[in-house]
Amino acid sequence: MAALEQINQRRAQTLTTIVAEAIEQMVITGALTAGDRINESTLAAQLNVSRGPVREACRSLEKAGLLVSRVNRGVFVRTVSPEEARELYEIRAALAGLTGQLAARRASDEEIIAIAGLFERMSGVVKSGDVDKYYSLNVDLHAALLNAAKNTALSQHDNLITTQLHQHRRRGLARKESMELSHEEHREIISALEKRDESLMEKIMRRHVQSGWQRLSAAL
Amino acid sequence: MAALEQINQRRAQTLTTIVAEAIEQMVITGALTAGDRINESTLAAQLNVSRGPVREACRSLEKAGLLVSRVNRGVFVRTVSPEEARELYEIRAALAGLTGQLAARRASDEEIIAIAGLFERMSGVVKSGDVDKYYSLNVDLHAALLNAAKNTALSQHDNLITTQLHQHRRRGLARKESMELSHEEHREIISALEKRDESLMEKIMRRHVQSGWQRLSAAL
DNA sequence: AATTAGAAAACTGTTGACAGTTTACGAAAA
DNA sequence: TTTTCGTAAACTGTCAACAGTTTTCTAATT
Repeated sequence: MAALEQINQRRAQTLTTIVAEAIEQMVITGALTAGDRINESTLAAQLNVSRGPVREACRSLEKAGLLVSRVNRGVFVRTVSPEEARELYEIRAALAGLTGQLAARRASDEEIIAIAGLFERMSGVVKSGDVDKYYSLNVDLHAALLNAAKNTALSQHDNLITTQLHQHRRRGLARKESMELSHEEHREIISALEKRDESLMEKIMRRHVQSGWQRLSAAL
Repeated sequence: MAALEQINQRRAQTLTTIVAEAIEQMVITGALTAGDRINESTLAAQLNVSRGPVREACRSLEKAGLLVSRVNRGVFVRTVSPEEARELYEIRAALAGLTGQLAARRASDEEIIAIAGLFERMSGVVKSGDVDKYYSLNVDLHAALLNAAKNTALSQHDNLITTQLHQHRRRGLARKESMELSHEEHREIISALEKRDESLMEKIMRRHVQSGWQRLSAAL
């Protein structure tokens, strides 16, 4: 476990943040799945720390929406119901709209070129049908758009929601045709971005997330 | 301090949550202001608890964006710069737009009537010029709209951002003319809500927050 | 065989103490 | 008087132990 090594060579970080990152990784990679309980003592022993930092990390991840705690019963990996996922997607769509609007307004020319380049790379990946690679580049593309939007708080909130939705994310692109549909939507996004059409960007980005939800919820 | 009494008669809550609420109240009421450091030992002694729960509460409020912690230096009440406030208002505007859209779609007829009634009460308060009362009803109105939108996660996120903006909130309505402007915008909102015009609601709600920011940032 | 009751084990909530770092203070030097 | 340096105090980060609750297991009862 990589976390174990960090513990001895720290100075700027604190055990709490290291433990929090370790738990978050376990949740995202699936080592811990929805409903699982986190045993404080066991986890503390695994990470070679005491329960204090583990508890602090859990409080942090609880607020982040990754864990839920029941008094005297422990903390559990949060289960996001389809209903909650829909709610989160509604928010994500609104935030994506804002991201698009702001990106169209504030992206530097260089950023737009870089984003367009990213899109071109994805075109190749779509042809090859490499879904995993596409997924990874898709993450990069959205991160690039968020950076171009120049709103740190927006990035943070988007990241928060995305993390909460981790259980439901990848499946949406699992089928090849979904990937192709997604890619066509990206084409429109790039086009609107190059035109710096704020209201179009907003509309398209929002619709992009909504159709992502369609693709996903169909598979629920 | 009310927190002290709760501590002995608890069972469903945990010390951590009680302490967190106590700190949050101190921040909101201004007992703690931006930049202040939280002394763990002192606060723990005041609340008659040990440092453990205090630290856990701080981790929680840190993730909530109310506190920031610097390693080996303690946790401080977060300072929200004008720049950050603008970012947060951009997000809040987008979320308000979503709130309006969803409220127009999902509010029950009874909810719409109740919200319209709230607006009527506010009309009276505006005439009387009671800014504090208006502020309080304004909070109620926004809460009612959020409830009508039927999206729990949205309510939570809006609440998160609103709390982060607490330092900058009240001032926006401080002047009487601001209150009157705000009230006229509310009139449009109610009208759009009664027509269940989703896209109009979205636009107006967004603009409402934006002009709230205008009123506020003018005073910065 | 199924159910219930009771005791033991496991675990969470909380506390107090220790270690290392930062801050505050005061004396010595410029 | 101001600055620098070193020491003491204060405080954060971490840990280990205790108390009370929940869960599990066993055994008795139906």
